[in-house]
Amino acid sequence: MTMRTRFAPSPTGFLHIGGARTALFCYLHARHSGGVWALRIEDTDGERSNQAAVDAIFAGLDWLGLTPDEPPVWQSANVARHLAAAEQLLATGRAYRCYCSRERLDALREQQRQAQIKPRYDGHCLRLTASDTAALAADQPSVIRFKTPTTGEVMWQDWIQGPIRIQNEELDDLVLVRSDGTPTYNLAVVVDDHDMEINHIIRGEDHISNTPRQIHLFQALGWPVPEYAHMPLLHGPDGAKLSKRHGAVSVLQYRDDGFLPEAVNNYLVRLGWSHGDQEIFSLSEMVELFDVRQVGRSATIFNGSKLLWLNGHYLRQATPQRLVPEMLYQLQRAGIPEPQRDWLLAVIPSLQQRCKTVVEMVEVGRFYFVDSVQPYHEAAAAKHLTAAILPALTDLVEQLTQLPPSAWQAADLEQLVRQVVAAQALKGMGQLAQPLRVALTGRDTSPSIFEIMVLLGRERSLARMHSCLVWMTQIS
RNA sequence: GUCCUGUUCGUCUAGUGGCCUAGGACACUGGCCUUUCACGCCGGCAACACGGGUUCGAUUCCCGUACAGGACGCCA
Repeated sequence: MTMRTRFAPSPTGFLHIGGARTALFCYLHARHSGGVWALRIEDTDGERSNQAAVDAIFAGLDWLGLTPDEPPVWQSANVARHLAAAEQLLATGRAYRCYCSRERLDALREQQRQAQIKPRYDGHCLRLTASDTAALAADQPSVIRFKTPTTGEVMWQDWIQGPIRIQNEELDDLVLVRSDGTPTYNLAVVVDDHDMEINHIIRGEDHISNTPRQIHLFQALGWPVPEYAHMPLLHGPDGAKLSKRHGAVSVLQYRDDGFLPEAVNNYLVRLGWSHGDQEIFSLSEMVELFDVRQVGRSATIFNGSKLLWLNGHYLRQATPQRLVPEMLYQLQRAGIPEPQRDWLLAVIPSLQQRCKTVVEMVEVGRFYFVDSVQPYHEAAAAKHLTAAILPALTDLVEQLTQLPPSAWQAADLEQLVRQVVAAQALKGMGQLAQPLRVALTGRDTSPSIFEIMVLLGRERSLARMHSCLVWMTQIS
């Protein structure tokens, strides 16, 4: 039997980093075992579900490179099936109609809370006689409740958590169909998972308490019970569960912040899973090595600094071609006119090795894409473009101007700068290199100035130097 | 409150009774390299929640305590 698993988000907002991790683990588990990874959109909450959220989820998964093997299933399309299952349970005596009012249920819960016992339905309507029911049915709205066994226990071997056993007396008679005739979550999930032939369910630990109820439903409907793996939750810096209203941001925010999906996936897979001391995993390596049974049981705190380090790593080892679309995206966001592809390709190597995000690449490399680097970064200009260095800088520019165009190579340029440093009896290379850097880039941090001069070419480099000398003369 | 789960350096983790004076990574930090930034290299800091068992021997097994998280809806 082929292994089939699914990722089942509810489209009530963007795909956040916790959801992405669940999706990744499902994906890896399926791929690793040669199984199928399906996607189901749990859009049965008409109030909160919306198309924008569905699009955001697709976009998020797509960006991460996690493509489901089958077209997505919309839970809302299966309502008739869900209701048929409820009818079946009613017919087999595994469910019953309940006429309790919300007021009664609220009062009951309040009472139980005060008595410090677990709030649960008291089975009031289970004890109704046929004539009671007939009388009520005439004008009272009703829900369908599952008749949960009152004794015994339900147990499953969780692939991550190990054996979990829950006493049936801890459970209550959950509502399967609301008074408006719509199915509830637990019913819909069970029916859909069965219909989709899902046999491995990987989901967050917050679903553990649903599992015994769902197992009961599978059994009552005469269906095979799937295997379960409940993943520890992702927590924010404060130690509380990460959620949309609590610290979590959309995975697409990471794209906007200049992260690469390979870095995000790599970061996420190491949250709860490891393979010895290995830190770097390509997606295919993850597929090969991932074993859901090795996932740890303790919750983990999301901490961005390692993600940043990983992103720097992936940036450094990416081919320039790989980074072209990323750069174009960020340049556009930064409001910088789109450069020629060849120019971009030429310039990327000098940026990728020293930056941690694509956003930073654009910031650092801004001088490559603009006509003028003035006004200069204020502190950098104040520190390096001093009256004291003006003679040396002027001398350097003159000599560079006289340099034959064929000698406009990194090694030759460096040699010439060193000569001027010596001739002018400067304290060190930095005395001259830093002012030159500001002239070329407008800032005092940048890629190698010789690399820059070669890339910009003789004309543009000299033009920037000349306008710098003019600027310095004006302010002194 | 009840039930479920967890607890190794600040963070992510290795560790399945002796290999542990507890390993790696990030972060932080000292140094080297260097024209800047970054990379790279060398070094440092820093943890088995607590208390009982079991055992010749516990980070590893059992129990309890504390703390943390999750779940307790006609939400998903």
